[in-house]
Amino acid sequence: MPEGPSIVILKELTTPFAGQKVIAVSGNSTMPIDRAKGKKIVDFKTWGKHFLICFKDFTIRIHFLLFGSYRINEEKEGTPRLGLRFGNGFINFYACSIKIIEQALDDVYDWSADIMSDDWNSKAARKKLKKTPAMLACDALLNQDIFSGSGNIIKNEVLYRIQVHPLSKMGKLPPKKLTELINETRAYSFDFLKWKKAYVLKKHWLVHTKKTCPRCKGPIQKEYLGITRRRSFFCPVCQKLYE
DNA sequence: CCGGTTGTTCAGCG
DNA sequence: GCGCTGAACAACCG
Repeated sequence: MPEGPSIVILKELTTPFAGQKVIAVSGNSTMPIDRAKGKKIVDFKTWGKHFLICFKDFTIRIHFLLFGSYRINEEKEGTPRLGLRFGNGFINFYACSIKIIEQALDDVYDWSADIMSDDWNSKAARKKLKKTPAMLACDALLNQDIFSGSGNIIKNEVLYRIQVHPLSKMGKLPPKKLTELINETRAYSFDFLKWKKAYVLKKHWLVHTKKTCPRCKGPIQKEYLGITRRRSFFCPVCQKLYE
């Protein structure tokens, strides 16, 4: 569920509710979600893995973390963290993190960091990466301030596509490779979106959870790398280490 | 049934 | 105050 492209799909599915008034609020969230009752949804937005339900004076921020889920016009076993009912349907969010944002969203979010956004700015990403030369590739691709919306699958697939070892340092990547890293992250994210919509995402994985390198036919290595200690799948032969 | 995970935050340490 | 580590949370799949 949680990577950026999946949140874009959610936003598309909620369009019938944009502009609708919230008739009823339910859920076991400890946040003051009742504030939404009787209010009109001005817009739905996304920033990376954040799903934003915008009202005139505040925003409900949903983050699905690892296990979150949602259902639209469909019941599911268990109590939702948040449920919103409209004149034309309802939506339930389960096992997610909910926060209320009081500030203007432009003051909270750097839209240019969102890999799925029209405002995505590759030059801004490059600038951030240049500032952190010691950062490892596997950490950079999970850094939400630089690649908001990128997750573990995107990380592994992008590094394989550009043939860069996850332990490579940002400061050691040749300029062309740095460009590839940035551009492929965005490009793969849109492939992810397309494949996820068609229910064929897994079929297109080249290294994530794989045992054999599709290129050299050698074994794929699985290690927990970087600050994040997340699963990295990579080919030690095809993916070059820049250090 | 157990082990593992498309994620993040926070407490506790040196 | 920092960087680092591990725990906690949670639901579902194989």
